[in-house]
Amino acid sequence: MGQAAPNRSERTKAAIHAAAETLFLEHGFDGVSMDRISELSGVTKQTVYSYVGSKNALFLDVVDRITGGAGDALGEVAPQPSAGTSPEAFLTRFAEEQLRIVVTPRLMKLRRIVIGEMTRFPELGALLHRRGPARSIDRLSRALARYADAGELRLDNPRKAAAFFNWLIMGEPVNDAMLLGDLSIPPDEEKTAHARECVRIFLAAYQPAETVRTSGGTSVAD
Amino acid sequence: MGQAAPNRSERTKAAIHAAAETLFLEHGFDGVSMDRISELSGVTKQTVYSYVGSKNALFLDVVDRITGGAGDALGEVAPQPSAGTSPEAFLTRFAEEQLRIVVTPRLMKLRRIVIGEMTRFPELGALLHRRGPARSIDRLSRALARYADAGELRLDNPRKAAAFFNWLIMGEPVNDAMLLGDLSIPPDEEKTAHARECVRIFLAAYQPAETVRTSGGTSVAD
DNA sequence: ACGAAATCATACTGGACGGTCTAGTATGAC
DNA sequence: GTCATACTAGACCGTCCAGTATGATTTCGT
Repeated sequence: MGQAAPNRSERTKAAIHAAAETLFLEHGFDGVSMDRISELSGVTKQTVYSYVGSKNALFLDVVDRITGGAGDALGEVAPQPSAGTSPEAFLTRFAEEQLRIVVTPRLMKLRRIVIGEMTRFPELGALLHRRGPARSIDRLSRALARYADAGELRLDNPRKAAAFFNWLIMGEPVNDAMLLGDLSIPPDEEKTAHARECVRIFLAAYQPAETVRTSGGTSVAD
Repeated sequence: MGQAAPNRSERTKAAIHAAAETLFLEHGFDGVSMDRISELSGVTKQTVYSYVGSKNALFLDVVDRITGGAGDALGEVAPQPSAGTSPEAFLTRFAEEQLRIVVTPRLMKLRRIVIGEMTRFPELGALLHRRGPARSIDRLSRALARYADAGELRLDNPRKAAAFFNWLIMGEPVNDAMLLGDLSIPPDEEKTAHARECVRIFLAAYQPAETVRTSGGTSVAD
């Protein structure tokens, strides 16, 4: 935890990286010149080049760090479906955390840029996929399998069910954010309501017959 | 229908536009120079400029035409939920057409580029959204409302239900295509199977209690 | 066949950008 | 004090690109 006093090199490197992240996220790869990065980081272009080999390498590094960080954040709060947790509670928590951590301006900007640079850096798309949706669906899939084994859910293909649930949750907010901009990102209450409705749908399709539909039934007013 | 013999101007214009479309879709906005467009269209740069005001305008025009065309294609085959069509049949048809028409290399490339250029051309994102998902969800929403009135579906918010169904269908294939490239686009059989499974889930959540789950129940082998 | 419109061929302008180079300055350790 | 490391300041090179200019040439309707 306690940061050992960062020496000059580390501070400089951090400044360069912070500037690069800010600018790349805001203006994309082509929209940023190395001169602007050097300017914003308060360091000469020469110094920038002494730390990063090239603009490409710097960009790759920025994307790598952000995706890594976000993946870890999701992993840390990953809810475990302990014996006492009902599928409904688990799925709701999962959905809420997914929305809260992933559907943010920062990650939506990153996603836009990675998608836009698919021709130049195809591996970045794969990276973001692996550390993003694939990782989440994987975790969810394992949880669903356990519930299925315990007879609390009825499904024959956990991976597929997990993918359905994931996109039921993320489909609309993520794709709206992609095309309409960060302002379309829903506020927290809406995210919560959305999560709950998704759980209702999913359980209706995958809950054993005896365990009836969740209470309320008709919810979501407007 | 019958094309009147296109005169020279029209042929040139079409050639320019075709070249621009090909190149923009393949390499993005920054990845294409006006020289390459002139070269591929077999026409001088000067002639190109006599038809299009600027690179920006040409790009906007290309995106406009493609989104317009795709929207129309979807409109033409729009299945009408006539009195005799069951919700299941209607939804299945809707899902299959949506997947067949939208999840194609051409439109996925376009989507990638539009998303990548969101900072430069924000209005294009809105355009693609309006002529894409918004239009589909709108149509679907009206159909769902009719089924609800007829008592064949149980839902209080057709728009929301339509959005859920739409992203249940499109979420995974579209977002995989965005990050993994066109090779991740599933072949037709898989699209069909996916569509059927989505309908099953949706109906489980929105069909009135007496109308039981669709036959089969456990499907989707692998 | 003729004349206007369309197109060609090619060179050019002005500017941005990635990346390198040079010459010199600040800082801290031994 | 000297030596290494980190950095500054800014010129500079080669390339690429949007867009313009000009004058010759072709096409095509009449």
